[in-house]
Amino acid sequence: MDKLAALRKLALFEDINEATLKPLLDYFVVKRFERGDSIWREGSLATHFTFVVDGTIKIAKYRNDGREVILGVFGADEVVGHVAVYNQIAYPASAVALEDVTVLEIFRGHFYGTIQRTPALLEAILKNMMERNRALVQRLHEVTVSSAEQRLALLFCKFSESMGRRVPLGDGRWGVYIEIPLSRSDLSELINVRVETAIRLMSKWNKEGPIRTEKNGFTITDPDVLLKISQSSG
Amino acid sequence: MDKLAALRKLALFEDINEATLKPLLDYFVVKRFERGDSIWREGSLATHFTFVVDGTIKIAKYRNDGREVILGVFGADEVVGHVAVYNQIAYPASAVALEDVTVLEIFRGHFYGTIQRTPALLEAILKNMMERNRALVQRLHEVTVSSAEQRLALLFCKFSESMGRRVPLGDGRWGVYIEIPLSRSDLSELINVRVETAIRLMSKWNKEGPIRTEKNGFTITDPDVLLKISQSSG
DNA sequence: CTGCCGGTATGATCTGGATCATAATGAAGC
DNA sequence: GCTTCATTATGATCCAGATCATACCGGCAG
Repeated sequence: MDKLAALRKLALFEDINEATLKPLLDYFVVKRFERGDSIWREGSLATHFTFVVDGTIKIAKYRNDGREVILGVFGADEVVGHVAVYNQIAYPASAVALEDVTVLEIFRGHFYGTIQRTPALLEAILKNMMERNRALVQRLHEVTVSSAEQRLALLFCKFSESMGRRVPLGDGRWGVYIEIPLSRSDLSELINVRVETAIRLMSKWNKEGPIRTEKNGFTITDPDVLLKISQSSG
Repeated sequence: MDKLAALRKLALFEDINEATLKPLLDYFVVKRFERGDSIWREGSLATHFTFVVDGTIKIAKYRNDGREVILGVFGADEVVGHVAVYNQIAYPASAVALEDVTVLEIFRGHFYGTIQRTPALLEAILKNMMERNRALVQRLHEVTVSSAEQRLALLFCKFSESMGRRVPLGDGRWGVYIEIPLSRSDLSELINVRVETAIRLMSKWNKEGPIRTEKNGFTITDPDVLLKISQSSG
C-alpha cells in the first residue's frame, strides 16, 4: 500500500505540497476492518484522524432504547471523525464498517502542528467541515420528509448521484447501479423506520417498483419513477 | 450603538486583539428587523457575514408543500449563515426574525482577508463550526426521538439550559423562566408535528403539566417532571 | 360597532407505520 | 448432512398523530 498515493487521492490533501506531506508519511498507519467491526465508539476519546481509503462506513448514534440513528454513510476519499479529533473531545457517535474497509490513521499530536502551520490545510479542513455541516442540514431536512416511501426514494436518489454507475438493463434501457452493501436493517435506520417497513417497501419495489436488489448493491431500473416518488408532496 | 462593544460581546471575537478588530469596524453595518421579517432567503447568494446582536431568529427550510423545517433558533452572540458566506454558495435555508432583532453585517470580501491573515480568528471560526456541527448532530438525534411529547419536553429542557432564569413560583418553590416568543405554530415546527398537536400538548401542560405559557415566554413549573418526560424511553 | 384574521382550543375520524407473530430463506459452523 | 442464527418476508392488530371541522378570543382596519 503506497501511503503517499493513498493520501493524494484524498481531496483534503490535493492542494498540499510534497514538502509538507513527506515528513508525515511515517506517522500514518494503515488499518483494516471487516464488515460490522467498530472503528470507534461513541464516547471514546478521539486520538487519531481517520481517512477512509477503501470501503464504506456508517457513523451512527445509538440510543438507550437500542435503536440507532445513522448520521451518514461515508466511502473512499472521505475524512471522518476529524471534528472530534480536532476539538479534543470524545466522539459524538460511533463508526462501524459496512463492508471490508481500509483506513489511514494518524495520531492527533503528529498532525495537529502541521495543520496549524499550513494555512492551506486549515482552509481545506474548514471547507470540509462546512460541507459536512451542509450535509447534516440536508439530512435533517430529509428525515423529516413525510412518508417513508418518499424518504427511501430520496435516499436512493442521493446514492445514485454520489456513487451511481450507468448500466444496461438488457432490454435496451439503462439503469443505475449502486454498489453499497446495505441490509434492509441498514436502510430502515437511514430513513428512520422499522425494519419491517423497509422490507415491505423494498419487496414492493423489487417486483413492481423502480429498484431491484442485487448481490451487494442495488439497481435503479427506473430513475424517473424513483425521482417522482421522492418528490411527490405528501 | 457601539459597534466595538457589540462585537466584543460575540464569543467569536473575545480572544481577538484590538489591533486586528479596529480596521474592520467601519465595514460593519447595523441592521434591524421586526418579527416576521426575512433576514435572508434560501437560495439567495450569501454576500455578508451576519452576527446576531439582539433578539432571536430562526433558520428554516421551506418545503414545496408549504411546511417548514426549523434547523435552529439563534439568539444574541451567535453567528449565522457564515457557512454559506464562507463557502461562496447560496444560503441553504432562510432566516426569519422571531422578534425585533439587531444584527451586525460585514461584507464577505472585507472579512475574508482578515480571517486568512489571522490564525486566531480562523481557529475561533473552526471551533464555532464544530460546535454548530455537534448541535446539528444533536438536533438530528432529537427529531428522531419517538413521541411528540418527549420531543417537546426535550426542546424545553434545551431552552432551559441555554436561556433559562430561575424564578420564584410564589408557593415557595422555584421554576425556570424562558423568555422566547414562540407561538404554538413555531413550537410545532421545532418538534416537527402539526400545530394542533403542539396546541394539545401545551394545553395539557398548562393545566396539569410542568409548563405554563406566559406573556412572551414560558415558565417551567416543574423541571424534574419535564426532565422525566424527555427521558422516558418510548 | 362590525367584519376580518391569526392564534388558540377541542372534538371526531382516519391512517401510516409501529408492533407482534410466524415462517421461509440462506449463509456459517460443526 | 444438520443446527444455528441473521436476514427477508408477510399477515394481523393497534395507536399516535395527522387531518378535517368547528368555535372562541383579541387585535386591528374600516
